Amino acid sequence: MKTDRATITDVARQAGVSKATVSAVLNDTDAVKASTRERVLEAMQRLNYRPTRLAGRVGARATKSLGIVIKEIDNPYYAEVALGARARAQDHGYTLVVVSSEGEYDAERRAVELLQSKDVDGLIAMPVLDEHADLSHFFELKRRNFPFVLLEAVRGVPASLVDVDNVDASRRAVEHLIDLGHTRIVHFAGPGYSMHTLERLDGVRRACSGSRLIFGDDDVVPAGAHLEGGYRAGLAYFRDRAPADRPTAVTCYNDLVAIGLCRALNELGLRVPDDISVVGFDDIALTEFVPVPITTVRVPKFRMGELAAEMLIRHVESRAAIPPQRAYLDAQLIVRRSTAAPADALAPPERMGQALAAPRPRSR
Amino acid sequence: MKTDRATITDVARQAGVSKATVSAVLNDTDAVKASTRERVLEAMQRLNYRPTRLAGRVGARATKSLGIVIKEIDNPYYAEVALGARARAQDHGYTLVVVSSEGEYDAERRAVELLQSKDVDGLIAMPVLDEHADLSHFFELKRRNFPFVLLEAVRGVPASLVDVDNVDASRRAVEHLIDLGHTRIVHFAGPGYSMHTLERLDGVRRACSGSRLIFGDDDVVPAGAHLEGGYRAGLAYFRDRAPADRPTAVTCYNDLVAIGLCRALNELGLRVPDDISVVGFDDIALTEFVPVPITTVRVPKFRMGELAAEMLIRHVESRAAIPPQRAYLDAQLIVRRSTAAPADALAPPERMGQALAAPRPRSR
DNA sequence: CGCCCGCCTCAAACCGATTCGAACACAACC
DNA sequence: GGTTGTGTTCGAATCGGTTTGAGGCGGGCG
Repeated sequence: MKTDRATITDVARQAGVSKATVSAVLNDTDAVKASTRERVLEAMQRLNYRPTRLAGRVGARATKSLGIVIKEIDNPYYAEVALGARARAQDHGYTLVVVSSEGEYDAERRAVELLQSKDVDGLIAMPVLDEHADLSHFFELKRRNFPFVLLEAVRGVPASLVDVDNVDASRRAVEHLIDLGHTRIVHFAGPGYSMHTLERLDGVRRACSGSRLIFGDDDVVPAGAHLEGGYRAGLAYFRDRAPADRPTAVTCYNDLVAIGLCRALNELGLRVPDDISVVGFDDIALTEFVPVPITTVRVPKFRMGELAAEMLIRHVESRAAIPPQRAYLDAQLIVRRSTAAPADALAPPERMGQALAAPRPRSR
Repeated sequence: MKTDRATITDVARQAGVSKATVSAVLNDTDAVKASTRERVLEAMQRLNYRPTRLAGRVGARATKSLGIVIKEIDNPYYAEVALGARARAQDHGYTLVVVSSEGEYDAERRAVELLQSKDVDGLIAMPVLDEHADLSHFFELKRRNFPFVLLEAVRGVPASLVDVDNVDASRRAVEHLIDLGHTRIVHFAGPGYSMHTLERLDGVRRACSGSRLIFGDDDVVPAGAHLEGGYRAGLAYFRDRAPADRPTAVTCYNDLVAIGLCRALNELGLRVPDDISVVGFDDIALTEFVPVPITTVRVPKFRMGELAAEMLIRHVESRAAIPPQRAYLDAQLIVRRSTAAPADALAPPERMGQALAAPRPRSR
């Protein structure tokens, strides 16, 4: 009793015809007598037959396609990256298929293997950080000469890469706060599975170490990557904190966290930016539609997707192997209304001028 | 001069070994002498050889997977549906792959064909409305006995379906406005490629025809599905409109449009809900994080995704064919702060009591 | 009546890999 | 020198379809 799915051979046997005839019925080609067609269709029905599309002409290239493995399908950041990649893919006649790992290492691993085995022509991915740091599936890709481009750096994988210098961008965001006269900041950090979380935190650390700011481990608050995370973390962190214990500014992993935080602050009766300044990251469209438009770092998301797809397609279509390329795109600080000089900035006389000054380009 | 990609046979010939040996090198299995491995790897390099994964063991089922074709990858509505579907898929050991049509008919068609040919086990889709109404690719799915579930009804395709009664939900939203005493409303309509656009508009029409409201074709404003669309349409519609010509309430295709509209109104100096009431649709998380939380219709997005995946998996795993099932889920009106009685509601004496009343259940 | 031709159907080759038992070379052992 | 063993390579079968040229069958025509 075979438990496997029915094949064309089974159908042929059932209907008392040859595989060729079944194939003809299946594809509506050639001439098949009506009565024969009936018999075949009936057999297919009875066996619940479902053809394995890629069986015949094994080597025939199916529709051209690229795959992208993102981390959160409900994050506008990844959505826009995917949109950019899709646009370029489409231009070149490729269809983009998206799989989300939702930050789960196993899911990412499966996704990479699946897309590869489903025979997409190339792959864009952003590795999920794992405690075991097992990136064998990416090495496997290299070993099999499979074209792929990363959207997040990962140690030791010599692959093509498109990214932004997150450390530097994050540092510049903090320097903006320092320029405004802030003296005590906190960082709402992103999910542990993302390299960007580490890089952005690192940027904060570096900016602080070059200033009079003291930034310790207590000043890192895990907040995830979403509205709710920022909201909850904000509520928890600020609810019972004495004014003297409060930072005057918060930098966030991304805009969603920043927006969630803003709402929490609002509910707690704290005003942004009068009481607390808030900085986001990514510059998603939403930042301009919330009560207080968010100061943030503009990451060229769409362009990153485009570029990744371009590089990937070049790899895919090249007859010879191409050495990995790396592209770092520029990120730009966008000052909106969620940042301002802290309320106490006027007190220390020597900083008066600086505190009143509008955000200005760093003079370094 | 063959222009096709190199196959294992080519590599074997180049290296002067058999296909079996090349395969062994490829999979790091068996014992291969170092010198032979070298020769083979070199040949692979020279030919830029890339194995076709699904060639060997043609019939071997690859990783189990489901496909979903959505319409806008940057729309939180679809994101959450996909998230629900992914959750259930994962539970059953399937990986979910997403393709977005971005509302383009051709892209959707290609996506359906691609996923099918890439050998996913089943498909969730929401048909793009096309002027030619050519749904042959869905009939093709049926013909090939390929399991799929729709998330938007489409005439004449007898397939399994999961949806919400959009007409009714939209009607209830308008009735809420009528209850509040509104007398002149406008509908910011969605994209033409979506059946939901028509259904939600239809709901508005029906609610109005049962009331004293007059709702004509001029009262339908195309606004797309995104923040920017609602914002621009809002600006264009309200900018030079005399107060007497203004509706007292606007129902929107979805929450994003509603949020965009709110921002436009704010910029024009119109207050929500004091001057204009705004109703959204979908109840995305965002509705609570904007300046004026949006009154909306809660669509069980996640649950819809879950249910669609469940139904699909049942189809996929069933040994026999299952007749199509249809499930309509409940949608619920969520009253937040963007709707209130219109400013002039107090004027007509006979409506005074009603205008002051809080939103209450319809008495019909 | 015999021949030709069109309509159907089929057997066999094929696609690009994997898999496995057989075969070969060479060394060690009795 | 023959046997056994080990390390390496190969030939052939296989997966589930598609494709194609060959051939059986029956009817119309000369």
